[in-house]
Amino acid sequence: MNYKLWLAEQLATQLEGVEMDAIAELIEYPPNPQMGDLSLPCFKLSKQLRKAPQAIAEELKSKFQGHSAIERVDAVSGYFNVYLNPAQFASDIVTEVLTKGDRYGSQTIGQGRSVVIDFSSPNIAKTFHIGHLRSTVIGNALYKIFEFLGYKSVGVNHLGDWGTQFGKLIVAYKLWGNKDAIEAEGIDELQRIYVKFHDESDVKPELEDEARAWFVKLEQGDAEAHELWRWFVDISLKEFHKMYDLLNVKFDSYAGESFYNDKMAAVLDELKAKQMLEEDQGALLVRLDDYNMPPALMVKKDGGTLYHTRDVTAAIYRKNTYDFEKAVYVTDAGQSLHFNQWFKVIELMGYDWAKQLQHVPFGKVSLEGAKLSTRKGNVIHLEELLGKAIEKTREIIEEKNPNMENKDEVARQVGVGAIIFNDLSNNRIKDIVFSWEEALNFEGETGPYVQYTHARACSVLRKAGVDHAALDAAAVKAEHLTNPEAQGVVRELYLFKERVEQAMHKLEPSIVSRYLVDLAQSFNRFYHECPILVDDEAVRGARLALVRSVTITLKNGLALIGLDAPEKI
RNA sequence: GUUCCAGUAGCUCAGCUGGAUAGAGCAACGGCCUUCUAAGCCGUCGGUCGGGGGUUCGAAUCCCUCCUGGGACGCCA
Repeated sequence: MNYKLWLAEQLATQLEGVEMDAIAELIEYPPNPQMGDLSLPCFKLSKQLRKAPQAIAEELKSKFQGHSAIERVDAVSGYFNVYLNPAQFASDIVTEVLTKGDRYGSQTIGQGRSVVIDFSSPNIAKTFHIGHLRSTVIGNALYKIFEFLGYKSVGVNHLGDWGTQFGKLIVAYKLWGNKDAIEAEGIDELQRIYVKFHDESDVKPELEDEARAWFVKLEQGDAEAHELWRWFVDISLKEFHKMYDLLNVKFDSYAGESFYNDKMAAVLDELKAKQMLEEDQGALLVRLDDYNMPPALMVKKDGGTLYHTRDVTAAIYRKNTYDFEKAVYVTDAGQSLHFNQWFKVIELMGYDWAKQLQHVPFGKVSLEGAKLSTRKGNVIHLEELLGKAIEKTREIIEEKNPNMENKDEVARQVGVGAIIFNDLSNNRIKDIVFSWEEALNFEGETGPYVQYTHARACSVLRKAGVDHAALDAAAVKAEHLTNPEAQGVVRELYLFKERVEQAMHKLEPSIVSRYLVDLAQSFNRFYHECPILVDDEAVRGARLALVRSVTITLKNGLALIGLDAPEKI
């Protein structure tokens, strides 16, 4: 049950001329339980009703006629505070969680509509490093959150699979490449010869011309060039898939930059027809002076297209293909101007869905202050990071739980979980200074902490031999869940739905991550304070139902941010 | 130069569509495993919410201004 709406409904009958929705907007959760479970600050109503806030609160209190769901109400310095009947509150929430199970927290607000999420989008022939991780995990979390709320999510991996770098790569391969080495070493070897190309071309500038020539051949469909390109792409994808498998991330489309090669001409014609293009120093651009932005270059003076062209083309294609209600682009904040520019171009083309496009920026990752740079070797490969995290987890398991079955799988789930959670625990706009120590810390507000809490709760259920019959929600004696610790858990369980919705609106997965820590903390307090496997059957049953509700909610929440919830750790 | 973003405890951050005494985690120190997983729990210490104005019954939150740090700014993406 949605208590805010419910309470607003009750109060609307008492407040002349105030809409229920307006009241619902005002209702908040007091900062601590002594002030109640729900509260209506009466300050804003004061003007409209021409009454002092405290007088309004007092009036609401005196008019209150009693309700089984409410224990008592109070009027304190302008606030109308509501104390829910703790047993009924607990019963209501636990029943809902147990009944809905893995659908608890889900909604149908997106029913019949789709959202396109453009995320991860690594460059072919370049290592997948921790810089790419953020887009991948944020995008993946948004994908799952939208889906949980009823939308059809479409995950698009807009691969960086086209551009002049392929001309360079072909030249480098022809000069110094070795097929077997590349098959064996993959991207590392491709990158090695690519870097060598740059070093050599500093002394032999003619290499650049050769590279340009090869790229032209590639664009014109030359068989040899195309075959090599395809091979580079396949080699790269193989490695990306290894990372995606570890992270458990999936895409609905891998249509990258090359996919739009034959679709841009039509868009350029459209821009011309709409008289939006202006020639300047041989290039074609769209002026955006009126919108306080530099112009958007659409065609280079050599006739080549640019990323504006590609993004505009891709957006139109996606609108036609997926009929999205919203299309989000998860990239670093440094690209904000670029997105604002081409969003405006779409708008100027007359497409009213321009407002459905949204950039989801995130802060940059640096390494102890230094910017990540592939060429300087100043990167941390994701493979290495995940490997270390898994290895460390494995050691901890070996030490604490040596007899556990499937240690390898659990080590992966927890190790990878630590890395993902670490990336999702702060607001995405924050810059991150990577630190091994923090990334591999498993205590406090971390993924392993949440997963540990889940496993611990599962362990209790296992010991209790809980089956579904024993957790018949209707049989739960909720009067045994009225102590502060249990109520603390109930309150958190209740908040789940609201937090997920908020995470969607703000496109901010960290809201879910932080929620999970809050829920885990409240559970651990309860766990420490209240023995669960006691002799009194009613108490035991009620507490077990609460524990089960926690495992369900933790698991659902972890799934939303891309983490598994092992039952044993 | 133009423009965007950030500045909250020693460190990392919540809180920002204005609301009740500004919250966590890490670090430090002190407690708690003969009982359900100590990757845990409890406590202590720690804050001019970058500075200054303003709006308001009320400002970490909104507006202005300044300071500091970072990013972006036509032929890479």
